[in-house]
Amino acid sequence: MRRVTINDIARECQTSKATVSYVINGRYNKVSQEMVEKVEKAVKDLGYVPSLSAKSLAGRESNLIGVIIPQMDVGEKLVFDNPFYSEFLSGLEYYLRKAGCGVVLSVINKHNGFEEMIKKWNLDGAVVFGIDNDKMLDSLGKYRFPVLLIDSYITKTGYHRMNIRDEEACYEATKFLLHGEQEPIALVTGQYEKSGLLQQRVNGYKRALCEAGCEVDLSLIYQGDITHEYGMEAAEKILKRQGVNKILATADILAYGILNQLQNHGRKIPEEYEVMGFDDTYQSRNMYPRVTTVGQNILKRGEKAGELILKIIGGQQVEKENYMDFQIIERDTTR
Amino acid sequence: MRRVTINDIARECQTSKATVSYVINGRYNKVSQEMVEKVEKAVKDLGYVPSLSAKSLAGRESNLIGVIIPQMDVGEKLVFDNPFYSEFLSGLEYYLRKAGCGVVLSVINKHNGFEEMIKKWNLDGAVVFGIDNDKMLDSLGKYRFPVLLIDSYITKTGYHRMNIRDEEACYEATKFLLHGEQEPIALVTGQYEKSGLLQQRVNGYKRALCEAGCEVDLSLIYQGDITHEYGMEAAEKILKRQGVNKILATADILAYGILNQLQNHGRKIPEEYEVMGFDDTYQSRNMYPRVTTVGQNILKRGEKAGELILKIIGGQQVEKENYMDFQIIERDTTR
DNA sequence: TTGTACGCGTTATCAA
DNA sequence: TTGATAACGCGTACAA
Repeated sequence: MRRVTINDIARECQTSKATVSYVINGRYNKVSQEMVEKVEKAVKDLGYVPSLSAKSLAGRESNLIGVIIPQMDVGEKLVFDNPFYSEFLSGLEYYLRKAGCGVVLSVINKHNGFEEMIKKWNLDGAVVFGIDNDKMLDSLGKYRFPVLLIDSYITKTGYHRMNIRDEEACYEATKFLLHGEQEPIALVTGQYEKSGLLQQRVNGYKRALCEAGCEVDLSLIYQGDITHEYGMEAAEKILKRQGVNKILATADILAYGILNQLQNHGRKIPEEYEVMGFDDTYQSRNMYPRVTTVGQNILKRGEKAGELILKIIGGQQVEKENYMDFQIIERDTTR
Repeated sequence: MRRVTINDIARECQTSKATVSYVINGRYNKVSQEMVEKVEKAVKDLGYVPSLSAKSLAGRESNLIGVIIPQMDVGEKLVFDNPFYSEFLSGLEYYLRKAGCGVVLSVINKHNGFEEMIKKWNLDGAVVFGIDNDKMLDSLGKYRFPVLLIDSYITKTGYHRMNIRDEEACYEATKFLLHGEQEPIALVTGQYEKSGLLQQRVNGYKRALCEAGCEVDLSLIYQGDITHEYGMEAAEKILKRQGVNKILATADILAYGILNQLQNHGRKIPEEYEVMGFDDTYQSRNMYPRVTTVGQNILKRGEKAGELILKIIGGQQVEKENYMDFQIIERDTTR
């Protein structure tokens, strides 16, 4: 069965491609009412759907937004294993779908992969996750390519960004966990030298401790992969330390591992150990006990990202820095 | 900064578009060695990346595979909230990316959405989830469009499918949970009249019970949404029944809800209640206790689906029915 | 190896 | 105001 093209519609209606194009794109002022109806009927009858390829080639825009996830580190396979991405994408995809845009997902692990992506798909813009070195971005500068940076602490100015106030969020979380007391809090986190985001969170943790008059014991900061396994590993170590009964993790997935290990050892949550996570991933609501965490409303952030990138592409005035709300979500792993 | 096109390369190398095209597509036998090098250098220097739109328009293929998830029922927003899809997509995307194909994701909620999708993107083929009525597929028949059906129990023949043996898997699961005893097992599941897959699983459950000489008590089958919430709700009801201490869920997410509720009521797992899930979603390994479940190696299934759809598109001989392995994964929620 | 028609829409220009 | 003509965008593939 052959493809139905704009020419078929034009022939059917005994008119020209141009007219059909006008109707399809809602330029009704260029076409008479009866022609509009005629064309629309034909489109429906023949089941005509414009080809995005042709559209993208002809027009200036592709209606395609790239979502770019750089992953030099981890295995390249596990895009969706990180529930943060999954949820964020749900929101983003949903918003963009409503706006008639497609999403092209790409996990990048080489420096020029970014540029390649843009050219290959004629992307109109891109939402880029967690970039902290600006090598990748340099090439984009030349193109004035519309980009929205998510959770990026890049120093270079000029880029649109969407973040939460990580320092403040972790400060609040630490304070919450302190309950006004002066007990030590272990921090379990990823390698933070490499990550601006984690640095911010660690800073917030330290600030809260200082303010409460606690000493900052660096040996209480456990760094490793941001995985369930490392959470378990860190918990194992923390279990050996006397008097450390509060644990803050900079990612929910770490908190799950910690909780798992603690419970393996028969520890009562939250009576013996208090644990707090970060992000409020879907799973935090499904665990037992339900995890107290810092919520950043991931789904909504995804939608907001869609809104922002579309505005940026459209040349509308958009703040360079966009901070989203966070909130402490108290559940069952803290007192 | 203007786009670098094939013409730019041709000009740079003082040759024709055709030659450049040959080099890019590896038809080295059509071009002299030195020209190959010259072109490849120019491609690199100018940063040329072929436009997929043009390629798709010119050639017969788009190198795009559609992933189609029909969702008449649930909210349209939550594509990735179902971890089954997330993991499956991880595997699929990974495989197709290696093969140089893009994935276009689409959540369909109207009958013709499918066809529209194919035309819009010039899809080469599609992987389609859980279709049980064939209305949607009818339109495809005409096109001889390459399709791979996942977890579909459609009666109509002629389509390629990839399933697990759901009846058998649930039979085995039930038998496992029985431990050779004759105790009743509650089954928590989605609405199974609508779903061929769930019907199979329910049948397996019944068969195992019969074989073990247990009576099949229909009031022990709890049907609702496939959500964490419904899992909790069902558990609440089961808690009120004396002598029912084994629960099988036809989806992991249901099992999580059940476990959560059971633990809320202070029940010991697996001493007082045994619970078993289905699918072995990522989360099952992260829970406490870790969930005993029927593993179907979702990631691998995703990769296999990529392999299959590519073969189907390529016109290679592929079995119409492809059954994947499952295995009982014994963890901590059963004795 | 190269020239060139072709695929499918968009849009500027021109005509009625 | 309404509609037609034609150039254009970028690769592919076949004829020369």
